[in-house]
Amino acid sequence: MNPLIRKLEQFAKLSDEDKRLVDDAARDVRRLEPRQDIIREGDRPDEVHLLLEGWAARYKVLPGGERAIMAYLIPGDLCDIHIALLDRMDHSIGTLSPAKVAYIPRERIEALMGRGDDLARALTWSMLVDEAILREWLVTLGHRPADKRVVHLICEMMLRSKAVGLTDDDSFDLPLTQEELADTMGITPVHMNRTLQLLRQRGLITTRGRRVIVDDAKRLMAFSDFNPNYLHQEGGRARSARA
Amino acid sequence: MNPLIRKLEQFAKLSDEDKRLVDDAARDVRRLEPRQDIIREGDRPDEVHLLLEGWAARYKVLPGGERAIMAYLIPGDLCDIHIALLDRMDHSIGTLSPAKVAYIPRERIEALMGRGDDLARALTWSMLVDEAILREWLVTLGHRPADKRVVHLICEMMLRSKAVGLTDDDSFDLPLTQEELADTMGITPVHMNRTLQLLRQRGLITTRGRRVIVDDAKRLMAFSDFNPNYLHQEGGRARSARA
DNA sequence: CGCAAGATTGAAGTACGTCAATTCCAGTGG
DNA sequence: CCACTGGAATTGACGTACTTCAATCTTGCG
Repeated sequence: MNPLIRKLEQFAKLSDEDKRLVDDAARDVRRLEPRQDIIREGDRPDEVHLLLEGWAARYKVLPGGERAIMAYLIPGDLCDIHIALLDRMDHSIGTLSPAKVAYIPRERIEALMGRGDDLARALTWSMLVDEAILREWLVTLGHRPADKRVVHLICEMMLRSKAVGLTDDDSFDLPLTQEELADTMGITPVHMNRTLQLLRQRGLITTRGRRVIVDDAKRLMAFSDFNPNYLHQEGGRARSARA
Repeated sequence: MNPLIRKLEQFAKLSDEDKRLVDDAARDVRRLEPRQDIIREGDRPDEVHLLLEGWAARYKVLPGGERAIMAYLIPGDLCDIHIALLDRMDHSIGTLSPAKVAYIPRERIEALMGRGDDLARALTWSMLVDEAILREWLVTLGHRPADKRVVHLICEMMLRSKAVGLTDDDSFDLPLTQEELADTMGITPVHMNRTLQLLRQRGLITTRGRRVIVDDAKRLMAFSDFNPNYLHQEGGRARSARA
C-alpha cells in the first residue's frame, strides 16, 4: 500500500476517493541509487517527490565542506511540498539507500492541498509534524549529550518506521553509516564511533548489520528523555472530532 | 499597520479585501507582561495568537529543568497556527518583552487558510519560512562554534526585523538577556558572556543597551557564513509569476 | 539609596575534536 | 574458493572549546 496513505490515516480517515487521488498522483515512480540527489539547493523543479521505498536525507553543505543533515526521510514522507510555494530549494535532498521515488506534478499537489477537505488537512498535518520533528532535533543538538542524541534518534525513527509498517516486532532498519549519524548529530565520526561503543557496552543498543534490535524500548526512552508527543501520532483535531 | 500584512506582502500582493480580512481577524488584542506565557505545552486552545508588538520565544523545558529556546517571534509572527490542526501544543510560547498579542478564533484562521487564494498561500508561505528558519538553526547548533552562532542569529534577526519595519538605519532591538541567548544557542550563560566579550573586542558587534548597532552587515554575514536565502524574502512563486 | 536581576571573572574539570594509523568487512574478480 | 579492494569502523595520543561552581561587580529601577 502507498505508505503516504498509511501515514495520513493516522491523522484522519480517508475516503476511497481520497486514496485514489493520492495513488493517481504518485504514478511516475523512479528507482534511485544510494547517495544520489533527489533535488538540490537552488533547484526549482516542477514536481514534488514522495519517497516510497528506502531512506533519504535533507542536508546542506557548509562553506567549509562539511555536510549538515537536517532530517531523515522514510517511506511515506513528502520530500519537498515546500517547493510548490517557495521560490527555490534552500537545501538538498539525497538518498541514503536504494530508493523508489514518486514524482508528483506540482499542480497535482496544489490541487490536493487546495481542496480544503480532510485530505488537504492531513497533508498539512504531516507538514506540521515535520516541523515539530525539527524543533525536537534542535533541542537534541542544543541540550543533549552525544549518547542521548543517538538514543533519542533511535526512538524517533523506531516510532516513525512503525507508523508506516516498517518495523519487525523488536527491530527496524537504520541504514546509516556512522559518518552520516555524525553529520546529523553535529559530532565527529570518531566521537560517534566511541559513543556507539559505549552504548553497546552498556547494553542499551544492539545491532545486527544495519538493523537495530530493540528489546527494551522503555529503557531507551527513559535514557534519552524521549517524549513521543512531538510526533503527534495520536492524530489531530480531525480524528478527535470524529471519535 | 498590521505587521502580519506587512510581512505577507513580501510574498504576494494582497487585495484590500485580504487585508481587511486579516485586520478583522486580529481585533481581540491583549497586552502581556515580559516573561508571561502565551500558551503552554499541552494546551489545546481555541484561538491562534498573532504577535503585534514585542518579542516572544518558543521553548521547551527539559526534565533536568533547563530551558531550550527553539524560535524567536517578533511582530507579524503567528505563534501557533499549528494548533488549528494538531491536537495539543508540544511546546510553550512566552513573551520576552512587554507585548501586544491578537487572539484570533481558530475558525477564523481555518477559514482564511481554506480559501485557496493568494492570502492562504501567503500564510502557508510564512509557515514554510518558519520551518526553513528551524532548519538553519539546526545547522547552527550542530555545526557552528559559539561566536558564529551569535553573529548568525544577529544577522537573521536584523533581516527579519527589517522586513516588518523594525530597524533603524544601522541598529535594531534585540531584547534578550545573555541567559536567553545561551538557552537558544545551547551553551552556558558564562560561555555566552565570554563569547560576547570577544566579539565586542574584535569590533564585530556593538551594543547600546538592548540595541545592536550594525555598521558593517557584510562583515557580520561573512564572519558567520550567513546566507539569507533561507528566509525567502524575495517572495515565492506567486510573486514571481506576477512579475 | 538600595535592591535584585543581570553581567562579569577565575580556576579547575570534561566532553568532544583532530590527526593519523590500523583493522574490519562486504563485494568483486580471478 | 581465495585474494583483492575500497569503504566503513576502530584505535591512540593529544589538543581545545565549552562547562561548572562560586564569587563579585554593574546596572536599571522603585
